[in-house]
Amino acid sequence: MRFFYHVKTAHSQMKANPRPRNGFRNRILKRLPAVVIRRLRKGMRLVELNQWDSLYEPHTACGYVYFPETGMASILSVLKDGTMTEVGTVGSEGMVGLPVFFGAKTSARRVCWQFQGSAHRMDAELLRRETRKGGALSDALHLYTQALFAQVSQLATCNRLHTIEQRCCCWLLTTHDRVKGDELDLTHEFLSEMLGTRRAGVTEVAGTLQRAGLIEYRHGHVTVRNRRGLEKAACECYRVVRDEFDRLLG
Amino acid sequence: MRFFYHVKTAHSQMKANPRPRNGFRNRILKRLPAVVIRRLRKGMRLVELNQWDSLYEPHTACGYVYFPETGMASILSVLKDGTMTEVGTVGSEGMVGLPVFFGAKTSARRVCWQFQGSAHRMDAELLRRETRKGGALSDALHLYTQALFAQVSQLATCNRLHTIEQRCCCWLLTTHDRVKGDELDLTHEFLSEMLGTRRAGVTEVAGTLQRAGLIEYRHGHVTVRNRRGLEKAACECYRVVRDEFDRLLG
DNA sequence: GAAGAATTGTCCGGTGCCGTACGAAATGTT
DNA sequence: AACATTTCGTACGGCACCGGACAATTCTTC
Repeated sequence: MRFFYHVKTAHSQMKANPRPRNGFRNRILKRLPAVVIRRLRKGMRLVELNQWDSLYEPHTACGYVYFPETGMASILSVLKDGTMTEVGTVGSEGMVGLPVFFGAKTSARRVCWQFQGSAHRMDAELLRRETRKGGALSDALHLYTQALFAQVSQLATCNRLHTIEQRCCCWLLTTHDRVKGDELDLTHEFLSEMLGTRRAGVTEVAGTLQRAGLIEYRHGHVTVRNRRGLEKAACECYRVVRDEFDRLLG
Repeated sequence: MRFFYHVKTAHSQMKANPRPRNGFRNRILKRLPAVVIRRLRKGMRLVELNQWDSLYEPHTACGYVYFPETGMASILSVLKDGTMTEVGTVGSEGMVGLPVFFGAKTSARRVCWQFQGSAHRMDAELLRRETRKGGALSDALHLYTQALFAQVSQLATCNRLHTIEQRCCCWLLTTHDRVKGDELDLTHEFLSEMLGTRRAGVTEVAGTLQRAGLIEYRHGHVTVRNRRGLEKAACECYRVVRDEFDRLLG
């Protein structure tokens, strides 16, 4: 069964491992030594998260960091006029709340949750104490920071140079890597906001992709039908970022 | 004399302090305790850097990190077809080589030097040893990381939503903050590459800005004539990033 | 089943920018 | 001074995308 799944999706590495060894799916927590986990357990709690849940608001302190298990978070830049665009995503490979790790109490960005899922919520102070003098968690977060940098900076270039269609494929692939199954609950409206374009633009592109058999969608649901095709239609950015993630965290 | 300079440019905070107290202009080094500096001195050397000097190549290890004193570095994403766009800049407020700090030997980006200037070059291994267990340098680099994040992610949004003219002003302001004086040695061709647009596009914008009296240029030189005007013509991104830098590092 | 809300399909004029190209001006070279 | 080289000015067709608007479809609620 598991093997089947593997073959079908052909991208095993990023997909959330369905049978965690350590009680954790989150890649960072999963690899921590038992000693560290023992220290952290009391300040941690598994919480359910739903679409649109806000984890961080701009310039507002938040007492927690989050280690996603399933689902993902979007990091958003918010302009004065209220326009939001996604500048990065965090799945089970990472942690939401790097500013805490860096000793900056707040950040200028918004972080909100996408889809349904869960995450281990940890006390911000606890994270600070645990990482202040280095150690396994600090090392892991450093590497993750580098990976996130790769993602954000690639996105900056991508936003500048690539078409809506390419960027849309890119987003679908990245997201597909981070959720269970092939179906995503999202509307054109929503996707357009992430990509920073018009809703109508997404509708046009989605139509094209559907006619090409790459995806299928109806009323708030998108199903990935042909991942390899999507990868071909996407710009190189998806691969670049994913390779960097694999190299650093794999 | 110094007061004059101050008044003329009207943006004291980011401009490189002409009279460093500690022997350092670099904001990170400047604030390190003497004990730390003593440990680092032997592995450090002040080097001259010139336009186009390459500090890091993609996927290539480099044995050094750099603390700029004057001038600045550009972090560039390079696509397969050779297109380069800038995703961030590093001046005397920061350090070039964060991947080393993070324990990633290499990164996927290129870093090259802009204008003439100098930087304290430090042995990568030394930096690793000094920061591995936390400490003052580690703390400073963490905050700087957060600031750079702000810059890169704002740029991602900026690239998506703002016009060439706005982004051009943004770039000029950021750069102006990082060099001595009001004159920048740069061509339209060069600027267009940084912004990820056509050279002709930059020429058009530059003409507009010159006619408006904000800048003046001829054959490879641009002079900032009206900073406040530039700030008005720029998008909000410049301010957002600068405020974040001041908040975190100021 | 009907009414209402959410989501998607489509169209139109407008515009910012692209790709390209070529000439003019400024500078460097001998 | 004559030449080559670099840098800048400008123009043209084309296209991706925008802003806005409105209708059609699908799902939800009653």
